[in-house]
Amino acid sequence: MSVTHTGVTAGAAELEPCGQPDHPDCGIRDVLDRVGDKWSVLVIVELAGGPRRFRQLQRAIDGISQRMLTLTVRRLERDGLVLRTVYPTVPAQVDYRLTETGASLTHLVKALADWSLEHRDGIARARRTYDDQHPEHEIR
Amino acid sequence: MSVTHTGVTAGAAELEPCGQPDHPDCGIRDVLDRVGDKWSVLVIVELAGGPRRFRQLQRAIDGISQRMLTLTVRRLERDGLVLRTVYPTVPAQVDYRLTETGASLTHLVKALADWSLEHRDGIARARRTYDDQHPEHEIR
DNA sequence: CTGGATCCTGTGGGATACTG
DNA sequence: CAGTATCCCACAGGATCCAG
Repeated sequence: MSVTHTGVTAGAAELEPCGQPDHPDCGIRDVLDRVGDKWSVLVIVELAGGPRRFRQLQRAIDGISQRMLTLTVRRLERDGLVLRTVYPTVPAQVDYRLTETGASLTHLVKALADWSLEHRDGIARARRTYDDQHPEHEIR
Repeated sequence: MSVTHTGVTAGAAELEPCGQPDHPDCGIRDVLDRVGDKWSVLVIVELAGGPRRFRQLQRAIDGISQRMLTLTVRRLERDGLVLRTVYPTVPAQVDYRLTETGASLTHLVKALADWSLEHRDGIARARRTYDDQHPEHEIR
């Protein structure tokens, strides 16, 4: 296991007081709602490589519609994770780059990616095993 | 910034080759599709505190429907992140606990939670600022 | 208590066409 | 190029009822 528990402020969130009625969100939700949708993460990943223009992003991120790219970068901008710069040229030119806050998220995304690479085979195997043992109904 | 880039295997995923057609998924997707939905994470967080029964989980995780709890915990089981144990009592009793793989994910979730706590105020401020400067249309 | 089966709605998100 | 505006639908997910 390569993802060890270092480098994270000790005990800032003890993971305990989440989900309760009196503690509706312990802050994870905010991030997760953003990290949750696939596009945001992929945009962040792409921007981790440096500033990108709109089309660059769209071409780099396979499968994203221009509508979703727009929405995604707008939300990231709104959250202060991405900086949007418009150059008043003709035709218009816009570039996006991570803010410092946004850049700090790439570390986590990277950790996620690492974890994923490490465990994807195991997960795939677990799924096959499970599906073999539960042939009847599709868990999905 | 407390989330530093230590403790993660160096360069396992360089974050570069993602999203391209020829590289449809670099493994992040698998995890993200699981981590992505709020319920999975909250279940993992709750189980990080030790084994829980079905009702315990449902009560601990405010707002989850029993249908979604079932689905969520089934998927986590299928992925080998959660172990489901049925005790043939009457009435039935089932407990869920994290597997080792699942437990290793809690570190990441914790890092996410820490990051979130650290930046939630900044993000909230950024949103207000953005919304003030863009009064017309709702980004959402 | 632990779910399975149904029904039903909201909305995330794709496709397409138009503008500056 | 960098978007905005519509139309539209598949599906996530809530509510409910039933069963072992």
